[in-house]
Amino acid sequence: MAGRTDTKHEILNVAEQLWLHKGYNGFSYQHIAKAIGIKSAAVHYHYPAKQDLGVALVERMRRRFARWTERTEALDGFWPKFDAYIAIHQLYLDDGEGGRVCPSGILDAEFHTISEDMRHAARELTREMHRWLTDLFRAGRDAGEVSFRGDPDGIAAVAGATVQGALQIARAVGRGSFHLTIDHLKLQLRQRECADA
Amino acid sequence: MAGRTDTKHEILNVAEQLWLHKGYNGFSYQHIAKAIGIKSAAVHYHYPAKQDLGVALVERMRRRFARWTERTEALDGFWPKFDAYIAIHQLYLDDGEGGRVCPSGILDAEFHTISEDMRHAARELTREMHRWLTDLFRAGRDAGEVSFRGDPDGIAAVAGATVQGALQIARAVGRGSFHLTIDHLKLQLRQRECADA
DNA sequence: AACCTTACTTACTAGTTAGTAAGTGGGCAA
DNA sequence: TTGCCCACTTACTAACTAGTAAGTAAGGTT
Repeated sequence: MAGRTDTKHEILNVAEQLWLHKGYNGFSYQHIAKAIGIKSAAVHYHYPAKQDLGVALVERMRRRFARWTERTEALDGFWPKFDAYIAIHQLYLDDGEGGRVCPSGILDAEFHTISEDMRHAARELTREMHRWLTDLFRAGRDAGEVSFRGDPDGIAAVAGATVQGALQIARAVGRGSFHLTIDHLKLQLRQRECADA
Repeated sequence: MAGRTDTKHEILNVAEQLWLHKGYNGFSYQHIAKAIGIKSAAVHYHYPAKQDLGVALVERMRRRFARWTERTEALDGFWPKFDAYIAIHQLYLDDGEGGRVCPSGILDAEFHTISEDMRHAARELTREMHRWLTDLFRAGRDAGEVSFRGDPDGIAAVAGATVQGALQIARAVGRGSFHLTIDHLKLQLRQRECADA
């Protein structure tokens, strides 16, 4: 029966679905195997231990984000780039029944049940996203496209946390809440000539 | 051996610790039993099924939040109340090694693995917190203590999501990130007479 | 003194978990 | 054609999961 070429890739895809849907402790090798139509030992063949799979999952997310940042360099200005950042999260929201959650959200929630390897990758992913947002806000302010108080570093932390939190809360109370949150976040960041109140 | 009076209460306390630390799928009745020094069947005596325990956990959170809102009515003005809201989350952050996460965060992340009873309670908790924040922002704006664009409803969603997200992210990258985020959130909300840029 | 309830323990089930060891069949290289 | 490696399967283990049933000891009630 040897030789489906893409089993390893397929395992990663199914595992990612299950992971973002149910959490790391919410799925097993049997779930993956059944979904693909192989035996769970075959999953162990490609990823001997579950933490190997976990690390592979997070590392793929990092590579994906890195490629995404390269592609978005083509976009011009703060707002198109910021909207693109929102859009990748919206994809999670719209997926499947009930929606998935962003990888960082799941990783942080279950942080104490994952291996040190996974934690390290999770930390790096979080830092990379934060760095990207920080650079975006700095450039946006320099170009006069966005308005905020304090450091780019700090407002990037606010924006990142808001998007992550909004995505999770939307799971409980519905996706309308995500849009309400994002709209109001953007509203606060809009350039203001002279103030309200 | 009959008759420790507070076993049920003790189970709830230990379960809450484990829950916020490891997630709902990250602990078992055996973990609870071992921590207290009883047998896992004794846990089943008080909470027949795990979802009964789960619902009890969330309902207690709701009662706790309701009592908290009553107590904070005594505080005068937007900022003391808002700071009190931050403070309850800070408590989670400072707890134990690595910190816990707020209940909403865990519930949302594992939303698809919990029973409908738990989901209902989770939804209600989320709505209650959002309602409280909405009222706070409305009153704060009417009193001229806080400045934001859009609806109180929307800015409440932003603040709630930011705090929840920041708490989780702090798990991965350290608690300094929480303070940075909260400081900058507050900075945006501060009253402004005339604008920047 | 008899009995009932409460709060457990002991002992168990059936199913699932991650993980391993040994075997199997197809395809490719020498 | 022989032999080897890859990608699996079959068959298994040990530990753990939620959950149940039956027994037991203490304390209160009648």
